[in-house]
Order: sequence, then C-alpha cells, then structure tokens
Amino acid sequence: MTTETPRRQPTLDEVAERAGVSRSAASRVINNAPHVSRAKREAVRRAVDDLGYVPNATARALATQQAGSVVLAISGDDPGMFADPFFAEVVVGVNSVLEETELELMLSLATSSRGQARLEQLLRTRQADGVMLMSLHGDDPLAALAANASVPVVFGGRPLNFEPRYYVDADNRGGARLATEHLVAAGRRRIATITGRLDEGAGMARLQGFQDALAVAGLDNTLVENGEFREDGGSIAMTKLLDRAPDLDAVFIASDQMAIGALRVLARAGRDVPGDVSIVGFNDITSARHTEPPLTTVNQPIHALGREMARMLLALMSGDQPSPLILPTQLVIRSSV
Amino acid sequence: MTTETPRRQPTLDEVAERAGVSRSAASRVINNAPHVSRAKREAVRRAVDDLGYVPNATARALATQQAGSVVLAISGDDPGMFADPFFAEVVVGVNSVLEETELELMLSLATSSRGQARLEQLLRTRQADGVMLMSLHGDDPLAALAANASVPVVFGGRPLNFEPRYYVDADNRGGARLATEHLVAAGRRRIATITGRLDEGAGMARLQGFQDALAVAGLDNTLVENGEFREDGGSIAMTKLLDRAPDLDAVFIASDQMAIGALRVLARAGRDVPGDVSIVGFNDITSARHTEPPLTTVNQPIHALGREMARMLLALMSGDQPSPLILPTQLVIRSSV
DNA sequence: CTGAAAGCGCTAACAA
DNA sequence: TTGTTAGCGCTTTCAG
Repeated sequence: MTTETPRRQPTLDEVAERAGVSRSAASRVINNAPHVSRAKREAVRRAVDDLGYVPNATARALATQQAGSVVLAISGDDPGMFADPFFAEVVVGVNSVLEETELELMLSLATSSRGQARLEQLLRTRQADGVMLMSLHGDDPLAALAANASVPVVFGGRPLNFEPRYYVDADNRGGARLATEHLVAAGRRRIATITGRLDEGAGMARLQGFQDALAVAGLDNTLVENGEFREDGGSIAMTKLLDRAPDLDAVFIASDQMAIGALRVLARAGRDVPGDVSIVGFNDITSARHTEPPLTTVNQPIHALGREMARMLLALMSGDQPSPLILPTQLVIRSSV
Repeated sequence: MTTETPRRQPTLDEVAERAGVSRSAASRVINNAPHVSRAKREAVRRAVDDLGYVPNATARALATQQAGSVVLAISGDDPGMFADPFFAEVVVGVNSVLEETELELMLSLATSSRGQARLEQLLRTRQADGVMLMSLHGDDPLAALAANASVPVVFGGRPLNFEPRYYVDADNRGGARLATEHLVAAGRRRIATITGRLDEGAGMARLQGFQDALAVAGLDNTLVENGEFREDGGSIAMTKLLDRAPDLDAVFIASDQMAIGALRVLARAGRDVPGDVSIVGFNDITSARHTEPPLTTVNQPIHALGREMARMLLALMSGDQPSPLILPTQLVIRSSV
C-alpha cells in the first residue's frame, strides 16, 4: 500500500526521476527488456513500488499501435438474442483463455443497424486487435466487414454463403445425423424434422444431417417444417406436421426450444412421448432436463467453442495460421426412445 | 465507398493537407466545434470522405484522458457463474443504453483471483471510464477496490456489508414477502423456506422478506434451510425440511434453480404439488415454465436492471449525482396454489 | 475565424 | 549498458 489518496497517477518520468535513471531505462525495466544494470533495475522497481506506478494503457497502446483488447461480436437481427444462455457460455469459454493474457474483452452486440455501425466503427478506429464474430445470417453485412477488416477475424460457426478462412464450429451436421440415426435404430420409420432458420449455417447443417441419415436408411425425408428456432415456431410446425402426417412416429427437432413447443402440442394431441412419437432435440439446454419427458438431445461443447475461438484468435494475432476447427457433438439420451 | 485497399488509415494531418487547412481546423470540423468557416468546413468534410478518414480512438483517448469505454464486472467465486442466463439479460439491458452513446462495453469476469487482479489492473491503468459491478459477496475484496477507484462505480445489487453510494437493485425483500404472503393467503400455515447464499445481499434480503410476511401472519418462521442457490442444494435442503417437518404445507424457495431440485424431491416423496405442498420460487427463469407443475415464482426486471445501471453510470460520468434505485419485483402465478 | 505549438504518457531507434 | 530524441495521432490553449 502507498499513499491513500493519490491525486494523480504517477507517470513514467516521475518514476525515472525518483529512481535517478533515464526514462528509457525505466521503460525497459517495466517491460522486462534487457540492457539494464542490476542496480538501476532495482532502483526502478523500488520507485515503482513507492509511487504506486501503473503504466497508462492508452499511452502504451498509442505508442505500440496495439489496442490491447479483442472483441466478441454477436451479429443478428434480434436485440434480445444475446439473452440466449448459449452466448453466456461462449463468453465464459472465451474468458477462460483471455484471462491468461493481458488482453481485455469487449462485447459488441451487433443486433441492430446501430449496433452493426458501432462494431464497424470499433474496428475502423482500431480499438480492438482482433475479432471473434458469431452467428452470421445469410445476407449478413458483417461478413463483408470481416473480410476486409484490418485485424484478424475468427468466426464462430460458419455462415451459409461463404467459407471463412478461420473458424470454429460445432459439428451440427454430424450431430443431427447422430440424432436421426438414433431414431432409425429405434425402429422409427416415419420420421419428420422441425428445422431452425435455414438462413443460418447451423440451421441448414442440421437439416442436412437429418437428410444424410434418412438417405442411408432409405426413408422418406420430405416431412420438413420450419420453426425458426423459436418455441412458438416449434408448436406451429408440430401442428402442421401432425396435420400432414398423422402417422408420424418420430421428429428430429433442430433446437430444444422448439422441442419444448412441440412437446406441448403433442401432449395436447394426446400422443405419448416417446411411446407414440420419439423426439430428439438439439443444444442440450438446461430446460431439456425438466421437460416431460426429459428430452433426448444433442449436446454441443459450447464452452470449448468459446475457448477455441479465443485460442485461434491469439494464434492469428501472433502470426500463426491455424486450421479451422470442428468440435464434436454428442447425443444425450434422456427418455428411452 | 473509397479506396478498396487502404494501406494505412489516413491521419488527421493528411485530411488537413488535402483540404488545405490547418490540422486544428480539421479537428474542429470533425468534433463539430465552432469557429470554422463554412467553406473550410465543407472542404474538410470532403477530404474526410475522399480519404475515408476515421479518427484514431486511442490517440483521442490519450489526448482527452478518456478511455471511451465502461466495464461491466461480475464478481464472484465461481468461474462458471456468468453462464447464468441472468447476466446475459443484464448485458442486453446495459447494451440497450450504451448503444445510444459512443461508449464501448468491456466485460470483466472477476470470478477468480486472476480475474480480480485483472479488473483491478483495468481500472488502475484507466482503460475504462466507469464501472458497473455486480454480485458482490460478503467479504468481496472488490468492494474496497470499488470504493477508491478513480472512476465512477455503480453497483448492481447491494452487498451485505455496506451500502454503496450508487446502486440499482431489485426489490428482493419485497418480492419474497409477496411470495410468502401469497402462500399465507392460500391458507398455508406450516411454511418453510429454502434460502440462497446468505453472504449475498439478494440471498439475505429474500430471507428477510419471508420473515416479514410470517411475522405479520404470526406464523412460525424457524423452518429454514440453506440451498446455496444451487439445484442440488435445493434437493438437499428439501430433504432436510421434510425430515424436520413432515407436516409442512408450503415452501418459499429463494431461486427457481433450487425449486427445481426441491420439486424433484417432493415428487419422489409422493407429495403432490400444489395439492399437499405449495411452492413459490424466485427469478422466473425460462425453465420455470416447464417444470411439473409450472412454477409460481417472483419475476425481477433483469433487463431494466441492466438498463438502469448503465443510465446511472452515464449520469455519474456526466457529473450528476443520481439516487439509488430499487426496481419492483412481481409475483407470477403459474400453478394455482 | 485561424493556425502554431505544446502536450497526453509511453516506446523504440539510434548514438554514445 | 546508457540516455537522447523522435515520434504514436489527436486535442487544446493561446496568440493573431
């Protein structure tokens, strides 16, 4: 502890003066650079302690041309979408690796035109040294932005229209396939699916995985309804499916949210789950354990997704050229099918 | 659109030169300052467009001594605690007001000693102009940090040991009282409670609200067990309560998470909810709608909490002295008691 | 209204 | 191993 009420943060010059050395010497000591005698080094250290010196991050940033921070940007069209617990867990993953560095984390919710403009500004004014960009939609203007950004960009998930150079994604297609195969293996033959938004990479990939599995099994794959990834969308889609194919005996649903909506419709329709109709969801959200019956679903490693995005960005920032990463998903069986 | 591949961001000097004016004039135009002739003003504007000039945020920050960002810090002892959807919604609220400003949002998860040190560093190096600090525990070292920080600090929730000067809180005590009164009004007489962590302001306030209501009703208030705000804690506490008071007919549970755990125990014990035992939770998390039966609970305005924290911080930063705020909570009745 | 000049606090190239 | 000297890019007095 030093002075209780430091009027002003001491500057490097003051440290240098107090230690009786030049400013550059002080600077070297503080940055653990070589070419400083033991004696001076200690004098500076002492002065730093005495004065309670802390280097001014902004000044350093200006001199080194490095902001000292990275940004996690969530793109989308709904300002409330970040409330999805999914992102919170990504943040924890990201933080777990940033914590070991000196980099600060900025959060940019580019979920409105104003938000997107701000992100663009953030990047152009060089307030961040790198970007992690999540949840791109089909025609997302941010894709372009990312392409000619002057800092490294890693994508979380793959957008539909192009394959980013650097990304981390969950194996959505594989997971959907797994889920559907599980249904097939259980003897189900009339299998439908409720898809998520098909203008998102994840939504499309899950549909493809579903189709992959049915193709192999030689089953009909035309029982498809879109639920937009929303709970009420799931209800509506389930209603339509029941209408179109009263004899369906299983549904692969591209998100647990939608599955919850669908379960409600099934219950109301008097169908027993999983007796009459088997259901498999996707995401393994917390609620999935508390539905009736507990939901069989596909778990994706969200924490790892965040962690690997951050790792990849660090690699990029230090000049490496990491390979894209696809993280495995796995089936969590809750209600026996 | 301008040059496709700008080698380097243009500087203010380049703009000035191109416009044929002094750098100070250019600076004034860019900051909408007065004392610039119409002609020059337009010349500068044109130059800015032509060159695609964007001011360098770091340089500006150094000159103005303002970082241009604020930080939302979550303190605690569990690195995963941010995964609680609660925080995600706070973030959305905070963002909704920051979006209208030029301020960037930094996120600091001070949930480990390393994280706390980093937050401290962040503040000392002046990388942020203000702090929103959430979820302080009883002996949280960050309280002190906040006290003598050189930037404005607003608290989200009130810590136990001291009353911050500026805070936004939900009416936890009032909500708990409401919940308990609801139980009393339903004719319940043997009412227990499962508390959250009592070293947190919210945990303690909810216990007090419970006691308030029972005191008024003149009922016994000794049926208290601690569940630490965790699902398994709720199960354990419920088991103990059933043991201590097999005749209990209602439980006020300080979080929905714990309520979910408790419900499971009750079901296993063959107690009908709400027939034999009435339950009221707290927080109104998404899962609360999907329990069996749907959970009656206390909703707190999380989005508003974030929004008001941000507003208060802005007020503080502009020199005002806002009053603390307590946001109302309300009962959400799902399963008839 | 206008521009010159002096910083903001730190880093880094270059001589010594 | 040292210290001197320029910057980094922008803002802001202060004379004119």
